[in-house]
This record gives sequence, structure tokens and C-alpha cells, in this order.
Amino acid sequence: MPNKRNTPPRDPQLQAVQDKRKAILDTTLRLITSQGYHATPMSQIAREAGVAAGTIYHYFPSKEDLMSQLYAEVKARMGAALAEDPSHEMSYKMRFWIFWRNMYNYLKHNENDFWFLELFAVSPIIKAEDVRASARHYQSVIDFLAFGIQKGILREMSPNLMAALIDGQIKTIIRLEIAGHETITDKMIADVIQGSWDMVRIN
Amino acid sequence: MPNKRNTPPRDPQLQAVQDKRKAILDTTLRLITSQGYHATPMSQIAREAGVAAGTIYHYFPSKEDLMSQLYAEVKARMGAALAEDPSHEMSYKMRFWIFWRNMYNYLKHNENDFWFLELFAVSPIIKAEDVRASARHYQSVIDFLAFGIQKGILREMSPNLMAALIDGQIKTIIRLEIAGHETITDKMIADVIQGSWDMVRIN
Amino acid sequence: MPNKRNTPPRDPQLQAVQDKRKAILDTTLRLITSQGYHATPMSQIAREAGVAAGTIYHYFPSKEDLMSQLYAEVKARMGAALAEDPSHEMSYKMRFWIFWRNMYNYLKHNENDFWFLELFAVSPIIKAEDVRASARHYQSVIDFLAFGIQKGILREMSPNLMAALIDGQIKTIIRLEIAGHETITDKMIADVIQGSWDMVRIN
Amino acid sequence: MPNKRNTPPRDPQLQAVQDKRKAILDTTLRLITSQGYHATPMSQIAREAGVAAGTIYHYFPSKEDLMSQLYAEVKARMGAALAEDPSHEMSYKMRFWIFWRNMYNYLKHNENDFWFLELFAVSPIIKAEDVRASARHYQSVIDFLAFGIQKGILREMSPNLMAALIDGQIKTIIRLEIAGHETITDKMIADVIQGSWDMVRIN
DNA sequence: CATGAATGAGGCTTCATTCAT
DNA sequence: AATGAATGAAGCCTCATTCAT
Repeated sequence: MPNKRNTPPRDPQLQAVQDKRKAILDTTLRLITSQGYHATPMSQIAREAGVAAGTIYHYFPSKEDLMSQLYAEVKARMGAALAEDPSHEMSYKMRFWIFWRNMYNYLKHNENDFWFLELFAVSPIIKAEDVRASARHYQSVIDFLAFGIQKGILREMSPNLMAALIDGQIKTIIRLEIAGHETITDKMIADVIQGSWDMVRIN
Repeated sequence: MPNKRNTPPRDPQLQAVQDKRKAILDTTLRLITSQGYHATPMSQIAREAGVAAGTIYHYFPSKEDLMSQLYAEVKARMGAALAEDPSHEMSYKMRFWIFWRNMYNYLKHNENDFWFLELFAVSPIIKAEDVRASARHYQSVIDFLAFGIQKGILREMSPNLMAALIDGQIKTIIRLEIAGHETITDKMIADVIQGSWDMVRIN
Repeated sequence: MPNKRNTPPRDPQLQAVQDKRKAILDTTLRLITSQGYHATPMSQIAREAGVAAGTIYHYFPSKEDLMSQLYAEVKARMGAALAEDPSHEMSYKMRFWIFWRNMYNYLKHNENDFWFLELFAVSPIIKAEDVRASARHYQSVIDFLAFGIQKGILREMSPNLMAALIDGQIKTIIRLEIAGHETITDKMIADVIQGSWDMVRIN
Repeated sequence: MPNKRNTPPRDPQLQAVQDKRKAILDTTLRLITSQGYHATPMSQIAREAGVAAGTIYHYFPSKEDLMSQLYAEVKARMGAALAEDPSHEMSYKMRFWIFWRNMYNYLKHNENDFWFLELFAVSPIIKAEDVRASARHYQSVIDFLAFGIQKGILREMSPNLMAALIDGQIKTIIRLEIAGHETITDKMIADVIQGSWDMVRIN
């Protein structure tokens, strides 16, 4: 990796280390989403990441743990995309709309992340603990919804339930889009956001 | 199959055969949902179903095929639960409401079926072909939604998309309920159904 | 099997029994020669012979024994073809020639028998005992060679060795012919017979 | 490979690797020839070769491929023994004699190689491709025979057929010798070589 | 006699993980 | 830190044989 010379003068040792760790995580994400967990052996991850099999175990104690860490990274990544809270000067509905699109855009343009989350949302490999630990990345959305309820803009409903319902809608539409069973037009997206809004607002 | 009760007690041979096949399917469903696909060996299925390992292969050519057939059965089962279309004399909204509750009740009281569908909705093990083959069980719902749109009661939206969105909402709430992260009251259910209705109806 | 009515008025029961036994042996021969022993399951033999799996075990105690009996039958069959000793009035060389062609013709027109013998000549499944038991079918040839040696027509050489060498030559040419690596003309056959003769006769 | 003795004792790593591969091949040869293919499980090969079951799969992708590679090695080994062409100053007949004895000696003193070739000459496990690939090791013999024909010393006959016939004779006599059905004296060998010679030479 | 569902030992192979270098 | 050969438990599946009908 001689072409890394113009990166900031950080510990090149650490840099290399991080490169390898990242290569492993990226390769894992790619392979898991396309092949599934049980069809992706560590040896293949090693090969395609360009490291030795044993090397993976310097960074991750086990395959299961590799998944946990990857899950945490993906969740954090999406959380970051969501957190781009629009200006507070906009109307509440507009901010709702933008949150919704942020998440939609992120998942649509990061298919691997999307499928990985779909896969591991139901996998026994990801433990409740991992799920809980990642919840904090979505606090900004929960807060936003709680604020809407408090202001009397949204229905009286648990913000967690509300967030889950909206999350479900976004993922539903992306699933249809990716699976290709349905061609999704901009109008359809707008309809669904409007539907989401109608679902949660005070009528 | 409510018309099975008065069939004569025919062919105990066939009965035994069906019992074994059923025992395998039931055991598989139970184990897969609690342990996941790759953590459930055929040997365990055999043991807990009370048959020899080889016996499974009289009924199912491979583990993968066992999953396909189980998927088809579960889908058919849920389709049957849904198909109990309420009287046509009710208002459209009431019928919508009942469809919703039919599915909700079915999944809530058949947790294994629910988790199995969640698992295999995203598994590479279930092929697009299997999914397509099972779609026909839901035709009655699609028809119902299409009818609502045509009558000007529901928004102009693809009935498939609409069905997927509602399906997503029902599953979201059950997920929360089962995971126990959220205590779901009857009022919450009513709120969500109302939300679903608000999402799709002409405002 | 209603079309068996005009066979001699033998015990039709026995007839049916023999039919089944024969069907099993014939099917086994066909499958073994084309697939090999370990690639031919009893279940396939049963299916293609038109009997139930268990039925085979009424006629043959085990797969191994089925092979032994088939081996004995094939050996006897070829022995019978050989035994058509030409008239004693011919010259010795002519009789030699005819023995040679009898065997050649038999094997060439009964490819399955040929391959079966090739296969089981070296298989640990056929025991020395089986081989010994079948040797008697070739006594007429051994006697013929011994006679030639005694008369001073053939070299002083063990008749068994001599028979084995000739047998080897016939099988070699058929192997080349069947494998198709070499197109065998009548002249080549004649050459090889002449070679065989030159090999054993007093020069 | 007589020029191996003076190579330096390089790379003990590579040495160890080759040792393991060799141990597997040697053990396989020994077990297959005494038990047959389908009676020799990979687990036994591993145990008797002193490696773990999985280790075999580092060197050979499958049992079938292990056989192919072993076949190629044995063929090459025998080809090397044959290739020790006697001096060109000897008479043609003497050179013929020595070729014959080279092969005879090799097979007689390498019984396992002999049986392995006998076994796999007729096994569906060895594919035509493997056979073809190994043919080149025998080119020197074919050339020698072709030369004899061209010089008018041997009959007009396809050199391939001629080689196959001689090969058959050598194997026939070794089979008798090993099977122990016949005690083979030096005189008998000489008789058979003479017979071979009489078979192919111009009379 | 015949059937064929059922058995379960055992075969081939995979793969997460270790460890000597 | 990195390597990758080696391990061996465990998985899926086959198949000769049995036995209740």
C-alpha cells in the first residue's frame, strides 16, 4: 500500500491496521448480503479481503463477533445519515418529510447495508444486546417524534411504535423496489410519505 | 379446511404416512424459528420428530427442499386465515378492519409461522419461484384493495404496494409485541389500524 | 404377464419366479457395467427391474451375493459359447482358430458381459472361490490346448498359462475396439489370431 | 529421476508439505489396491496416512480427484521405468526383450501399482481424459515398435495395437503369478517373451 | 411371495478455529 | 502482526437391509 503517503501524518502502523480491519468488514458485508451467513465461510472472506485466514482472528474473536461488530457499524452509519436533522426553522411536516427521505435515500443507495439489516434483524446471530446497543443512534428521530406528539401535531402513540411503523414503511417500499416486483415512481414515494404522515398526524 | 371433519376415517396407512410428514414439518418449523436455519441440523429434526435421519429423505429430497415445502405450507395456512372474508354487507371500512385483524390474530397466535416467514422473507434459501408460487394465496386481499380503489374509497396506489405497506405494519407491531420491547394495548392496535386506514383512504 | 400362456405347460408359478430373478440379474448386469458397482444402489436395480426393493432379498441374500451369482451366470454363458467345439475332423489349427473366434464373437456381441467380466476380474467383491468355481466352464479349452501340446503341435507350456495369454489377447483387442481408440479391421483380427497361433505353436 | 540425489536439502517447509501429500498418495495406493475403491473411506486413508481427515482436502479437492492424481503418478512412474531404453547398439530383438523385462520387472516388484492400474483401467472413476493424458509416458515404446515395423523386422500392424497386445501379455503373466494360481519359472517368462516376439516379428 | 416405508450406520466433505513459524 | 497448513467435529445425505403388512 505505497500510495497511502498523502494521508494525514497519522501513525502509518495504525493506518495499515485499520485498512485490514476495514477490508475484512467490507468484504464480509458484501459476501453476507449476497450469499447469506451460512454460505459465507471465513476462508472466503479472508481470500477476498486479501488477508490470511488467521488474520481475521486478530481483529475479531469469532465469526459471530465479526457479525456483531459489522452490525454495529452499519447501524451507526445509517444513524449518521439520519441525524442530518433539517433546519429547525422548517415546518414540522417538512422536517418529517426530510427525515423520511434521508433514511429512504440512504438505504436505497446502500443496498448492502439495507440487506444486511434485513437479514440480521431476524437472525439469531444478532443478540438482543447488540440491538439495544445500536438503538441510541436513532435517538434523534425518537426525540423528533416525541416532540411532535407533545406539540399536539402527532397522535398520542408511543414514539418507539411510531418510529417502528415508519421504518417498516420505508423498508417495505425499498424491498419492493429492489426486488423489482414493482416499479417505484417518485409519485409513489410521495404517496407513501404522505400516507405515513396521514398515519401519524392528528387528523 | 372446515369440511374435513365429516370425512370417513380412511386408510390408516396413508394416515400414518401423513403423520410422519407432518411431524417432520412441524418439528422443522419449531426448530428453525427458534434456532435459525444453519443452527438446525437434519439430525436434530429427525430426533425431535421421532423418525430416523434417513426417513426425512423419503419425504423431502434435501434440506433446502424441506424449507421450500414448509414455506409453501405456512404461506397457504396464513392465506387461508386471511381468506375468511367478512360479510359483504358490512361497510368497506369494517371489512378492511376485519382483514387487518384476521392477519394480525393469525400471526400473533402462530408465532412460529410469523418468525418463519420473517426469516425466509430474506433468506437466499427461498427462491423467487417459491415466493411467486405462494402469492396466489393473497389474491383475495389484493382484490379487496383493488375494489376499494375502483370505488373511490382508497387512494390511487398500486394494490400490491398498498398490501405490502399494510402487511409491513401488521408485522411491525407483532415484532414489537413479541420482542417485548413494547407492551401493546388494544388501544394501540386500534390506533395502528386506524393509522393504516388513514394511510390508504381518500382523505 | 398374461401373454405367457403359450409357453410349455410348466409350473406358471415357477415361471413367474424365474422371470423376476432374471429381471433382477439382467438389470444388475446392465447397470453395473454402465455405472460401476458402487454407483449402482439396490434401490435403482429394484426400480428398473420392476420389483420392490425387498423382493431382491428373496432371491439374493445380499448385494455381494447377487454379484457372485451374476458372475457365475455370465461365466457359464461364455463357457457355453466357447464349448461349441468345431468338428474333430478339422485341422488342429483350424479348430484353434474357431475357438478363438467363438470367444471373440461372444464378447464382441455381448458387451455387457465383457465389461462385467473385466470389472469383476479385479474386484475384491468376487472371491477366489467364485473364480475357481467358474473355471470348470473352460475345461474344454484347457483340454484342447493340452491335447495340442501332447501331440507336439504346441509349445511346452502350462495350458492354463497358455489359455490366459490367449484370453488376454482377445480381451485386449475387444477393449481397443469398444473404446474406439482403434478401428479394428478383419485383417487386424486375422493378424492377431495368426499372432496368437505363432505365439503358442512350435515354430 | 536419477538426478535428484545431488540437489541441496532445500526448504524444509516444502519438504514437509510434500511429505504429507506423498503420505496420502502412498496410503491411498496401498488401501485401494487391497480393499477396492468403495471399501476405502477417506477417514481410513487419513488415519493411516497420519493426517486429519480435512487435511486430505488441502491437497486434493475430492476423493475422485485424489484417484485421478494417483493414477497419473503411477502411470508416470511406470512410464519412467519403461523409458530406460537399452543401448541402441544391441540387436532389435535384444532391445525388445529388455523393454519387455523392464515392464515385467517394474510391475512384479510394484504390486500395488500393478493392481491399481488393473483396477482403474476399467473403473468409471478414471475418465477418458486422464487416460489420454497419461498416454504420452509410453511414447518411447510406441516409437520403438514403429521403428521395428518400418525396418521390416516386425509385422505390419498398428503400433498401438501391438503395444496393447504385449502389455496384455505381461499383465496376464503377472496376474497369474500374483494370484498364485500358477508358479511362474524363469523359463516360463522366457517362453512368454519368446511367444510375444514370435507374435509380432516377421516369420 | 411381494411390498416399500423405515432404519441408522457410515460416507464424503466443509469450515470455524488454532498454532507453529 | 501475519500467515496458512492443519485440525477434527459436525453437517448433509446415501443406501444396504429389515419388517410389518
